[in-house]
Formats: sequence, C-alpha cells, structure tokens
Amino acid sequence: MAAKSKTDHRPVAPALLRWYDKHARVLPWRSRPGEHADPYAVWLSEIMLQQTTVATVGKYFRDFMQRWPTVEQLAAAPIDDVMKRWAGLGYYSRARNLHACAVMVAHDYNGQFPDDEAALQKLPGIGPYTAAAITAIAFGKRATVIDGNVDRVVTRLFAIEMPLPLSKPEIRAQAETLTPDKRAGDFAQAMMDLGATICTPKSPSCNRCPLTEVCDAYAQGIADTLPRRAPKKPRPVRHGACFFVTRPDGAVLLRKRVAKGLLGGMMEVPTTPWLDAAAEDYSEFAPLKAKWKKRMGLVEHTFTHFHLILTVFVGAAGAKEAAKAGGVWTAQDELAGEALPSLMRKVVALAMPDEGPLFSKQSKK
DNA sequence: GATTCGTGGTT
DNA sequence: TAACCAAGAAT
Repeated sequence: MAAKSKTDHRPVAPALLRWYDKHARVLPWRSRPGEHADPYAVWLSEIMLQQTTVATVGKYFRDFMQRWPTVEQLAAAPIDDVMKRWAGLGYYSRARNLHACAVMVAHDYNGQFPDDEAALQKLPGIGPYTAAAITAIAFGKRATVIDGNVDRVVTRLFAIEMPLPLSKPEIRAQAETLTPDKRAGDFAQAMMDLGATICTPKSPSCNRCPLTEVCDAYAQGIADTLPRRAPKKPRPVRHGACFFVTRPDGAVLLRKRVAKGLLGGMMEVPTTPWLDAAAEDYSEFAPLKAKWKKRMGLVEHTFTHFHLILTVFVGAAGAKEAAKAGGVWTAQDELAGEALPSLMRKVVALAMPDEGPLFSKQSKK
C-alpha cells in the first residue's frame, strides 16, 4: 500500500492528550495545571535537558533556580560561578551560552523572553528544538517540537523505514500534521513522556500505548525495529597523563582550559596533550620540576567521540618552585566546589584515594 | 551534511 | 558488559 500522504490527519492529539491528562509525569520544571508557566524556568530546563536525562537534570535545575531565581540574577552572576554549578552536567558550551543568553534577555529584551520561534532561535544555545519547546510550553503557542523521543514516536506512527538522520525531513513533515492548534505545549510534553515511558527505544510497551490504533509500525509488528539508524563510527582511544601536584600548604595546582573546544572553560589537573598512543615519557609536559610518582591504575573516561586513558602522576613542589608554576593553586577543601568536569574528578580521586565520597563516588575504578 | 561537543543510566 | 543513547546546538 502507498505511504500515508502528508495531509493524512489521524486523531493522534486527542488520544494522546487524554493519556497525558492522566499520566503526565511530575517534574521539577513542569507547572501544575492552571499555573502560569515561567519562561525562565522552561528555558533553563530545556537547555539542561539537551542530550541529558531527566534524572540527571533534576538536582542541577533546583540548584540553579534556588541560586538564580530570575534571568536578571543569572545574567548578573559571574560566568565562573555558572561553570562551577554546571560542573558534571557535560556539554559545557551550554553553560557559556546559557549565561550569554541570560545577558541578552536581561539587557536586550528587558528580562522578558521573546515569544516566537524565530526570535528565540537567534539567542545563543537555542536551536530549533528549544525554540519550539519554549514557544509551545512557556507561551502556549502552536509550535512543533521535535526531539529524540518525537523522532522515535513519529517514525513508528508512520512506519518510516528510511534510517535517521536521512528521515528527518519526513519526520518533521509528519510531525507538523500532528501538532494541534490548542495545547501545543501539553502535546509536545505528552509526546516526550510517551517516548520516555512507553514508546521506548528497545522494548516499547505497546500494550500500554494510547496510540496503537493509529500506529503503522504496531500494525505491521515492527515497532521495536524502528527507527533505523546509520551505523556508528568506532570510537578511537587516546592516551595522556595528568600531573597532580601539591604545595607545602597542601594546595593543588589547577589550570583553566581554553574557552572553546572540549571541556572549554573548565578547570583541569594539568594534563599532557591526548594522543593516539601512550608515551614512554611524559616529563616534558610536567607543569613544574618535582619528583613525580606514577599512581597505580589508570583513569578511563568515555567522551562522545573518543575514549581516554590517563596516567596520573603525583608530586610535591617546594614553595619556590610552586611560585613559578602557571595556574591556580587551590585549597584541597575547595576542590569539590571548583569547575572540575567528571574526568578531572576521576583524576583527583585516583590522586587522593583517601579523600572520601566527594570524589571517590565519581570513579568506579 | 558531517563533526564536535559529556556524562551516566539502561539493557 | 559493551553498546546504546538521552527534552540538540554550533560549526
């Protein structure tokens, strides 16, 4: 049979909204029925939720909302404070864009987020998904919100067999036909809830799904095989070393990474370049002269596109030598509050194995 | 259009 | 346990 045409209107939204009214998840950033949505809270949560799970975002969202309850207060905060509070969430350019966006909204928009997709998308860190989500959820205007959940749900509803990301235009075209004029925000959140709890990637719970009557993939018995994806490239392994050095007063030497690129703007235990093979001798990269002792074991960390294996050296520097080193000497009891990404918390945990759960819980090895 | 950006939970 | 992948954006 022929594929459904783009004008095919299935009664998806009514059935899904009925399901949502009954089963909507209670989430920290989700306003209760009847309550006015706070565009600032919607925006903040959507930025945090980019490629990040609901469970992980929860405590970060509450911390940010308590510390900076309004966009003006966030805009007035030092960027380094924002980076510290973002540490561990990943994709650190989001934190820089978050602050830049807050400044623009506070200064150029009088503290009020614009309420249309085009204007929102001009702001740093706001792309097609986030602009649509804010438009629909915060302002109640019609917008088609497409995230990974929607990709999956729509692919199955219409049994789209073309693999992602080639099927993106088709998914968008079909999703546009589903978006209702009213309650577009609830509809978007319902699609995402459905994808997160029922229409899951591996073993979808079609027996509990409110949309089986209008789902092509279900009718064909292929829901669990969709969406197809282009094969992924292998993840290369890179190697390097870190130098954990203390001063006579116990302070530890940290450095700030350059603002752009991997872990941009975050702090680090001074590290060598990360190369394809482990080096015999890393001493040329040491931040200062010291008697370096290699820690037993390795720090391993998987990034999106490569796996990293780090050797950790520990050393003690004299006051005179320490004064010549570039970087920031940081008291040990302040390390946990620094803008250290998870990789560097693993390094600290290996270097200071007796320093308790603040860091040791970050490392499973 | 393809890459580059983190991290942790799930299967 | 290794693979998968999550409320994507920027370049």
